[in-house]
Amino acid sequence: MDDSARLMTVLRPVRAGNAFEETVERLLQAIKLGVVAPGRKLPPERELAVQLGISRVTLREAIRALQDAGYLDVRRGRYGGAFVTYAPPPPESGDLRRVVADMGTADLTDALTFRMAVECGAAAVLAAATLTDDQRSLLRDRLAALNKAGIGDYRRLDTAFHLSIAELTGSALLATACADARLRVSDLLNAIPMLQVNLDHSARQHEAIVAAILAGDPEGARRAVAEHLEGTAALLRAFLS
Amino acid sequence: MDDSARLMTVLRPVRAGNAFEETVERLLQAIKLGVVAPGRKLPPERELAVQLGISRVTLREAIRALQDAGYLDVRRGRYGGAFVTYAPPPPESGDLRRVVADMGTADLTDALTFRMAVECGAAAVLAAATLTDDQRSLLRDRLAALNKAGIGDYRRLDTAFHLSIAELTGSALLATACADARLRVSDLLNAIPMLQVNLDHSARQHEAIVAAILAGDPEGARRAVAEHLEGTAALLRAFLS
DNA sequence: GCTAATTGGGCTACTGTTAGACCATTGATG
DNA sequence: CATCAATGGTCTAACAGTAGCCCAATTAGC
Repeated sequence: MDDSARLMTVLRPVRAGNAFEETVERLLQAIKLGVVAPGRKLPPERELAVQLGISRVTLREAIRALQDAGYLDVRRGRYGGAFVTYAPPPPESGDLRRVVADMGTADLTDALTFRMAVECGAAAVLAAATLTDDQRSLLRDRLAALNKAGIGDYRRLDTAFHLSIAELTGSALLATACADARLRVSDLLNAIPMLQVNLDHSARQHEAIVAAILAGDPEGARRAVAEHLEGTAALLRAFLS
Repeated sequence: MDDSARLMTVLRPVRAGNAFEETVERLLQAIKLGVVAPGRKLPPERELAVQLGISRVTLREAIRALQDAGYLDVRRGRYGGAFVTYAPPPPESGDLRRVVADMGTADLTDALTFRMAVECGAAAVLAAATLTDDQRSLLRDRLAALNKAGIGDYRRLDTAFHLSIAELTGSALLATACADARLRVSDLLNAIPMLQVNLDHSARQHEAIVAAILAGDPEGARRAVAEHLEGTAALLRAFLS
């Protein structure tokens, strides 16, 4: 952790891969986080290429790859587009141990630590801010939607709830960081069976998080998020043996 | 803050600019954060190009641009290299109001919010972790070095202290996020005059942060960091009128 | 001084990426 | 059932970035 460590932090690779690879990752993020829900379609290629700051050719290569991998169904003609066919794999079917092993110990602890820090920070910041009535309702609405979620929608709405906290701070950088953190653990979360006991427990923790934020209690919000995430982290860390 | 906002977060540009521009930014980060101190040199081009994952040609263009801009002095031959000539502008000389205006209101609040969240999160995570003796000493050493700093070294050692907290968590992602957050406000910090009163105040806050972390008190660590950063944030926000 | 190692400087052929134009398909609507 | 707007599919010329090689300059140490 001396100066050479800091050099490695700052002088890390400028680009994670070529434009094609990075585009695939980005689209996969939109799909896996449920930002574009199953059955919905991506924006038209021309628009999307502009948004992503890449050429249409490169975007199409990425879409083609995701189509071949079974995430998208591309249809031509008016009212056509790239439709999301991906639905999160049925929980419990994926072997959690395998997913953890695929990821690597170092990457996993890194991702869990990162997520803990940014989500705790976001909740504390939001709790310290003065919220409008609209912001308060949105938070409550997201929580209510999550509590009413069926098993097929749970992960997507859980993601939406967590990301809402960061988004409500108004910081695009923070929202991006939380979305990135969530993505890094999404495969793991999908591999965890959803038992009713755990869902109830999570629901109570979600309530506590919202209550602390609405009460303007940064310490309480941080603690509630930390406890919520620690449950998942402890479960996953158990597979690192 | 509806779903379309989330779409914009996830489907943001894949690349911030071309390889040349991103490389210039990265090198500037290493220089402005003092990761490579004034008078020291960057790694040899061949090494650096590999670390940054770019070709030597592109790297050389970036170095050339920084040389023309007066940040680097490039010397050939054995024991040559790209030497950092940049020293932070004398505080008070830069017009804080101008720097704030250059940045834009939205970007400034975004950066301040982001920094608040990630640094609070990092401190809380570190306080919740079990630290080795080496980690504890490193933190104390960084604090001591900062307290002994002369006026020319203060900013650099202050950066080193703050980044150490994130680095000690062991999360490369978190360290990167904090370095990024710090960079986004570094021009602003450099434009703030360093009054002895403020330095003393900061010193006490730094002590409080370290004390809370070493005591294993996440709530206290978060609160101490929040109070520390709020001072700067409030000062800067005053220029947003 | 010479030498040799290290470092920046520069060239060329190759690949990745882009911009922009044009073609092909689809399906709601008159 | 013909139209046409919206959308994916394809091509080409130009540009950006890379890999690998060799040249030029500098200086510690013999």
